[in-house]
Amino acid sequence: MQNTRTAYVILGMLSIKSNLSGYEIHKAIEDNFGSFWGESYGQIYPSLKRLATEGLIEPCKPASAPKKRRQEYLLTDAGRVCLREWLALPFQNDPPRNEFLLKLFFGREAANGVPIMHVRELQERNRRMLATLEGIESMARGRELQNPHRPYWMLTLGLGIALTRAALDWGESALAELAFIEAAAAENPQPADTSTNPEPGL
Amino acid sequence: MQNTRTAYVILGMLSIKSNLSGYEIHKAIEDNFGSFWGESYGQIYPSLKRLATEGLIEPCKPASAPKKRRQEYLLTDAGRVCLREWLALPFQNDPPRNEFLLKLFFGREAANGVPIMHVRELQERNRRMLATLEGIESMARGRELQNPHRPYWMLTLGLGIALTRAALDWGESALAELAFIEAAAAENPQPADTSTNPEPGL
DNA sequence: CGTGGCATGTAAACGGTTACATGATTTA
DNA sequence: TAAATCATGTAACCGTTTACATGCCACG
Repeated sequence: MQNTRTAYVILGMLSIKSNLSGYEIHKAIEDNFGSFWGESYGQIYPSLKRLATEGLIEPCKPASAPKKRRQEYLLTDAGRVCLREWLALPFQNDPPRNEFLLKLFFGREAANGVPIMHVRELQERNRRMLATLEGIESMARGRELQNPHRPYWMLTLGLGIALTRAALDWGESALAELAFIEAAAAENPQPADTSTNPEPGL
Repeated sequence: MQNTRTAYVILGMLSIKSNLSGYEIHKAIEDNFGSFWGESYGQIYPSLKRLATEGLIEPCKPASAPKKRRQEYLLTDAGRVCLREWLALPFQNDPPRNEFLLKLFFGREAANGVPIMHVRELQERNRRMLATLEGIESMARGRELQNPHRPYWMLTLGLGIALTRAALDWGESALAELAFIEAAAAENPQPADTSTNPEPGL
C-alpha cells in the first residue's frame, strides 16, 4: 500500500469534513496546521488519485456548489479504518534540521554581528508566529464548545504557543549574552585559528 | 556551485577542527548537533568529493594516526570564505512537519487512549532529551572557558534545554486535560459523525 | 474587461535516506 | 578469534518541492 504521511493527512482532513477538494484540503492544512505541517499540490493531487483507486476515499459530486468545476472526495469506511490504524501507531520524529541553530553553533566563524542578526530575525518570526497562534486562541475562546475535536485542537495550539514563548524568552537572554560576547571579541580581535583549536565537543 | 546544507555543515566542522575524515565528521555532527541536525554517509562522502574538486576543502594525509586507512580533509581559504558567506545569509525555516502534533490534532478520530499514549511517549522522549542536554551542560560547566566557540555552543544548548522543558511542562497539563476529555467521552460515547461536523478551523 | 482567487494537474529535479558491499583495526 | 568499531563508498529509491501549464469563475 506504501501510504505516505500525505495520504494520512488527507484521510484525517476528510474525517473532519467531507466533500473537500484537493484545493480545499491544501487550504485546510495551511489554516489549521500551518505551524506544524505542510503539503504541496504536487503531493496532494496524486495522493487523492491513489487513495481513490485504493478505495480509501471516494470521488463525489460537488454537494453545495454544483457550479464549480472541481472534484470532491469523501472518506470511505476502509479509509476511516486505515486512518485509525495509523493514528494508533507510534509517531516518528522527523530527522532534526534547524538551520538557525546550525548557524548559531558556527557563530564564532561568522562575521561580526551576524549571530545577533540571526537571533533578531528569529525573534521577529517567533513574534509573528505567537501573534498568529494567540489570534486563533482568542478567536476560539468560548466558541464551538460542543465541537468534539475542539479539545484536541486546543492542545496542539497550546504546545505551539508554549514552545514559541519559550523560544522568545530564550531569544531575549541570547541577545544580551551575544552583545556581551561580541563586545569582548571586539576588544580582543583574534582571527580564527584552525590548527590550535581543541576537540569539537564541549 | 549548487551547495547543499550538507556541504556547509562539513565546512563548518572543518572550520572548528582540521584533519577530519568523513567518518569523524559524521560522528562530530551526531555528538555536537544530534538534537538539531543530522547527516548520513550517503550525503557526506559524495559531498566531500565535490567540495574537494571545488577547492573548498583539501584532502590531506592522516596527521596524528598515520596507521589508519582513511582520508582526512582540511578547510581551504576559499572554503572559509564560502562558509562565512553562507553564515551571513538569512536562515531558512524548514517546512514544518511534526507527526506528533498531527496525530494529536486528529485525536478525536483515534481509538480510546491513543492520544494519551502519544503524549506519554512524547514525555519519555523529551525526558531522555533533557537528560542528554543537561548532561552536556553539566560536563561543560567550568570547562574550556577560553574556547572561543564555547559561548555559541552554550547558547544552542540553552535553546534546546528551554524548548524541551517547555514541551515537558505542556505535556504534564496535556495529560491532565486528556484524562478529563477521555473520561467525558467514555460517559458520553458518541460515534464520529462526518456529515454534521462544522467547518474545520476553530 | 481585467485581475485575483479558485481549481487541477504534471514533469523534472532535488535532497536525502536506506541498504548494501567491503574491508581494516582494535579490543576482549 | 570473535566482536565491535572504524572506515569508505555506491545505487536505488523515496518523498517532496518547484516550475510550469491550463483554464474557470466572480467581482470590481
